Amino acid sequence: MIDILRNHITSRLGNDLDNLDKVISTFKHISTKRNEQLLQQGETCKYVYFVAKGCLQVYVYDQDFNETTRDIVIEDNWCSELLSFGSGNPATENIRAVEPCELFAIDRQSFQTMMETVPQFDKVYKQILEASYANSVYRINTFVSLTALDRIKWLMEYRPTLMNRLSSKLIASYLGINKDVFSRLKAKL
Amino acid sequence: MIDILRNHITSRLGNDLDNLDKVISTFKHISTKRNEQLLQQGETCKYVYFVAKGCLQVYVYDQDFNETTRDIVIEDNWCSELLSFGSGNPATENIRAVEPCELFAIDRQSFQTMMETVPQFDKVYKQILEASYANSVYRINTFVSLTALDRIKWLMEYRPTLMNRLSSKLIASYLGINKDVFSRLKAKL
DNA sequence: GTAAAACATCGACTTTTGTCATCGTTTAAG
DNA sequence: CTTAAACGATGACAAAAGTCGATGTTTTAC
Repeated sequence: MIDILRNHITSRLGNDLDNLDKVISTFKHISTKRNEQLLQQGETCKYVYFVAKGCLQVYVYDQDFNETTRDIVIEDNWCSELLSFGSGNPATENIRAVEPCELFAIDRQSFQTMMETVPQFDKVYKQILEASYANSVYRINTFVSLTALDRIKWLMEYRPTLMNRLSSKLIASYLGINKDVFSRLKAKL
Repeated sequence: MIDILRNHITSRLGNDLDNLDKVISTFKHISTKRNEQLLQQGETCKYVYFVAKGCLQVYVYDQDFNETTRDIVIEDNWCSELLSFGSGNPATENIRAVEPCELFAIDRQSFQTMMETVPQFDKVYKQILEASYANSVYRINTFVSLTALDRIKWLMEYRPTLMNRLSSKLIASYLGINKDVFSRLKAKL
């Protein structure tokens, strides 16, 4: 399982990383149950998670306490509430395992230590932040102007596995569509 | 005019910045006309701009060639297409001065030099990136679940000056609302 | 294994949003 | 200054999205 993390890191930072084992061993292995809560808004986000297996949902509540999902993170990707993790401020988002997961978590202090002692490691934070930012910008620029039907088509084109894997309720909340509307439109495809 | 930039930087990095004048003098002063184009998607974004006066629009085109505005940047803020600026890849967004502007621009190479020679300066990039990311996350989390009317109320609460200052067309494209709908809803408030 | 809860779908209906044409006003260019 | 173009508001209508209740299915917890 930990090889998934190892492979991910070497593919980003190269094989010549002196302290690879030191880096790897800094991560804590976490197995979660389905629907386990990893972060509640208001708490400080303590970890950056690497998803080796399973799927995480990053979400907030709207004024009617419905969930709005900002991101769905699957295997071989990083997940966190970066702004809280980086600053120590209260998180504005929630994170939940929507499947049983195998995660590798690194806390803030270890992350700092890694940044200071492993030269290449400070690229990691920048890479994660930039990837997260790119993802958000993309979501705003595409979704704002798309109809519900076009968002579904978008999902089927760019993240097709999610359709079978996750509940309609979750996908609808990710696409910003009412679940009944999602159900109807899906039937029309 | 350049004091606006100077004040902004000292307020972020403190007065004890040794090379403040060196940093300041690295920026190029640019005056723009109304509707002047600063970046076309497909080009590499060459600069990070500090807006000393005026207002910039960051936008893309949807499939019907309507503009969708991701961000509106006013005085005392930074604006760029950071992903293109940082990587040199083609920009996915456009930037335009919607008012006559006074800008201070720093190009990629100078930015690099500053990062290497002025220790505190590398915080700047991280700060700009984090602020941009926070802004995008916030937009997704709030806007996705709000009705057109609630988005307008949001704007009036959090960015009230924009309502008087900018055209209805621009604001509507920022809120992701059709301009006719915006006009009608505004009348009902 | 069974009961309760959560989920998915659907029809009927309401509300919201988008489209189009019109018209008076404001703005910009020569 | 003047004329064209862009803008903003609005009515009539169309399309899209949301709500609600009913029903059958799947999942979960004990």
